[in-house]
Amino acid sequence: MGRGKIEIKRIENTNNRQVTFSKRRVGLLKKAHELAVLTDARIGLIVFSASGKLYQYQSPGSSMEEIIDRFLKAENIQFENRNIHQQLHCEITKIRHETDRLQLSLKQITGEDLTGLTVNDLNQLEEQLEFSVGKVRTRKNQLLNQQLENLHRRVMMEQQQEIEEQKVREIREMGFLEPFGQILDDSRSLLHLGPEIHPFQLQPIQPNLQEAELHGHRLQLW
Amino acid sequence: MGRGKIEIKRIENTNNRQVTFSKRRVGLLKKAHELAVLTDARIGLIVFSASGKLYQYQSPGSSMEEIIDRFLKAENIQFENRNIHQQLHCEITKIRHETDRLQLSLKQITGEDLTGLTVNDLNQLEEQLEFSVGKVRTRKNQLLNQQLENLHRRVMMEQQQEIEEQKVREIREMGFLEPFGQILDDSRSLLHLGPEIHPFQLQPIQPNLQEAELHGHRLQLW
DNA sequence: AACTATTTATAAGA
DNA sequence: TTCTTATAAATAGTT
Repeated sequence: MGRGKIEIKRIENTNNRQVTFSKRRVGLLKKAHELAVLTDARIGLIVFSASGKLYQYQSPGSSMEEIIDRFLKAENIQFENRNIHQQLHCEITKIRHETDRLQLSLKQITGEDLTGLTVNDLNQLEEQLEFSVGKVRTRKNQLLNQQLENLHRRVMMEQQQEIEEQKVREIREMGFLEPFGQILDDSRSLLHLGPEIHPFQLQPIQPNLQEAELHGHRLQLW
Repeated sequence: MGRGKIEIKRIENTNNRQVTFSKRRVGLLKKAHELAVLTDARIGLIVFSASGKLYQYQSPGSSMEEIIDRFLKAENIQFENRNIHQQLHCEITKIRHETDRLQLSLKQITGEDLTGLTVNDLNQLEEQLEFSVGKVRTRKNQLLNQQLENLHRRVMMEQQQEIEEQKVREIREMGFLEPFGQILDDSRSLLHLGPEIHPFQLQPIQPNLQEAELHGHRLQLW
């Protein structure tokens, strides 16, 4: 519809393309409006020019968000999003409860908060604590024994090393001139644990353990 | 453009309106497509008929979701939603870490998992446990004393009651005929705690405390 | 759903 | 960008 017929394919001439965009864009928005008014249709029209500029039309009495929402609902996409939101909220509630539970348990086992416990509960808790102390002592002894063993092994190895170095010296004195053997790495402390023990790293103390509130429900620990 | 000019306002005749919707809807989608192809525009067009049926067009190589997303971004709306999502994720991560931390602390304090603790740590833990036992014992004694006190008070009150009932009987015998006084509520056990102690309710044991995995980081408790 | 008189949109030019 | 205008396209009313 113009002085000549044109093929519907990308207009290569940049200027023509921009002019056509401007003209037809107006036409398209007008047509959208006419359709909306004449037939009570709900229309949302989004146009991005090649250069990224945004133009839009929405039928009277609608907002673009409303139309998009309705579209997404109709396409069953929004549901997914809503579900994800709900799932996240549910997850948070669950973990928060778990955290609260753990916090109360900790406060009970450290004796920081013993309200709500009966004499019977307290007896059980006492037993649990004595059991724990036992385990801790056992572990401590185990570690100390290991360290002692390591120390022994270390001393033995050093004596062995001595012997070997002595041999090397003897061999060198017998006529070999190249230096031999390596300087022992003694940067490791004698008290270091054996390789089967993971190195211990002190973590910063967490102040929020004390700050955290209790949410009124308590749980059994032992 | 037709046999006669029409005013752009709602077509009252239902049939005409529906026919016009069908015709113009096709025209609108065609125009949208032509604009998209001719000028490289990104177009999303959503049309709901008055009866609720959905029609849509999106420029070639685009999805409606993509166009909507771009639109929302341009309008700064999507950001809010994204932020909410991110916040929720962040929140979950935070609480999950807290939970993991608490779980490890509990495993350490119960002696269930003492790996990674040095002899020094174990000594501190032992001290903490002994301190806790002390607190538990103190609390237990406190409760037992209270119960004893309650028992005493109860017995005293009953004696008092006896005395008063005796007085009433004496007064009745002096000529008053109406029944007086109330039957004592003895449904409460003598060993019940005083009102300042909250009644203890046993919670179901939480099996997931044992199931829960450790995520490899540990924190100081005491 | 097809036809067609008429209106409307717009391509090219200024 | 805007106006002009010849011509293509859309469509209202009709069949």
